Amino acid sequence: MMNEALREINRGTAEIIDSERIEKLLKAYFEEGKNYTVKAGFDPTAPDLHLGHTVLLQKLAIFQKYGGRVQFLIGSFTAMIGDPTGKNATRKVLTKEDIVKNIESYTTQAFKILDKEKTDIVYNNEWLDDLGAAGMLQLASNLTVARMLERDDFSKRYASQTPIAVSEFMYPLLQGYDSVYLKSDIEIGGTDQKFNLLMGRQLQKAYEIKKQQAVLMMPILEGLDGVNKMSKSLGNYIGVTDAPNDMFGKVLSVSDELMWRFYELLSAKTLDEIASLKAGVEDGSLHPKKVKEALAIEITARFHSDEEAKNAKEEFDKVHTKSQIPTDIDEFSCEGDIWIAKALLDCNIEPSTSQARRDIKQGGVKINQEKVTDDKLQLTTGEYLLQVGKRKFAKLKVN
RNA sequence: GGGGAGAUAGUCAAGUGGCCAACGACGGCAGACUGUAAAUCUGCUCCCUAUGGGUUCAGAGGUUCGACUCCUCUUCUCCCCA
Repeated sequence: MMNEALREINRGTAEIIDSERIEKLLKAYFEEGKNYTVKAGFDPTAPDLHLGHTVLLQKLAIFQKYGGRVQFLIGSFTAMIGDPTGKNATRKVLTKEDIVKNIESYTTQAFKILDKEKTDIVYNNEWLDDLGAAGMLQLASNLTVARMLERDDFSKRYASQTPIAVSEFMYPLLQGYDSVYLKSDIEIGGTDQKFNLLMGRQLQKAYEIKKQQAVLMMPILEGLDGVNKMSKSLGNYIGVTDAPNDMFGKVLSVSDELMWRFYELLSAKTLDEIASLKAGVEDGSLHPKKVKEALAIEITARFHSDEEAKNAKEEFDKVHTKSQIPTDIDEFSCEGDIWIAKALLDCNIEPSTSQARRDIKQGGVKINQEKVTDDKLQLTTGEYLLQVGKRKFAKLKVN
């Protein structure tokens, strides 16, 4: 039992600091039923979670299974500073109103994975608001500038002569102080958070909490491009609230290589099962596309339903494999004759008439399945099915 | 507080008086090809009913027939010294 728990906890992790501590906590749970706390911080800078976040959430759910109480920390205070992590530019600072708005949708999404009964949602402005200038300075005395500059993203920005705001230096300290206040036993985060996570340990020691949190780091999930980390600002993400069709299609669009990362970090399949899938693909007995479809269905079903996942797969086959027309197409209408390029712009499937004309010249535009060759074409009264490229569709009714 | 360097399209980055809507790279879009939206190859990539017109190179002025390129001021950033 204990070993199984450890195996699940270790799965997919990038690094664990102080794993003895985790073993002790688990032992205490199995032998004496003692619970422990697992902290994870979330920045409510965007209202939507994506699969990159769920890697952490799934790990938290594992801890909940084995006696952990999750401290779901909303960085309500720190969001107003802007976490420098992974950024080569100073992040935009959020207002209080923005944050409050984001939190609700954020937590409801998180509870698709987490057990609500074993989760405490905490907001760090509750204690950081009261810290005051004196407390802040005391906190800051725990860290030297030299150490701060050792941090990879800071040193890179410094070297490339991009600005660093002093307030950004405070971020790791505040995040670490959260661990002091919450007396967390374990904190989990992405590998990019290493510095911040370790700060929690250092500060717990400095403030004599008598225990230092163990740190568990998960790898950063790559985005759809397979290179950069999944993030909303890069637009390479799969959102938890994405429609089933989108979600399915996005998973299927990842490269064969990246698929295995997704399997390891997102699938509920055991590592043994994944290994046998991989072997199957390598010896040619399994088609990689089938394996990827299975993953896409699993993930889609998790955030929607089995039914919707199945429909998404059928829809995808219909549109892409058989190049048929999708079921749901946005409909537009207009009064009087309209120029084709303008029509495409109005239907939101082209960004400008210039781009529309370019695509027409290249043969990328179809009306009712027929390629358009004349970029001066006028659409007269009637209904049209407009298509740009392979996957942008719109219906237009000209009155 | 003093001295120096810099700000160019989604990003990086050329261009130092006319040949500039601005090289190149990445990204993005389209086409071919495929198992998909992967890989590869090709084309395109400020806006505009367009063999033409309009607005751009941090911002505001100025010099000039003509400025992204020269001058002045402003804003922002980086470096060195205090």
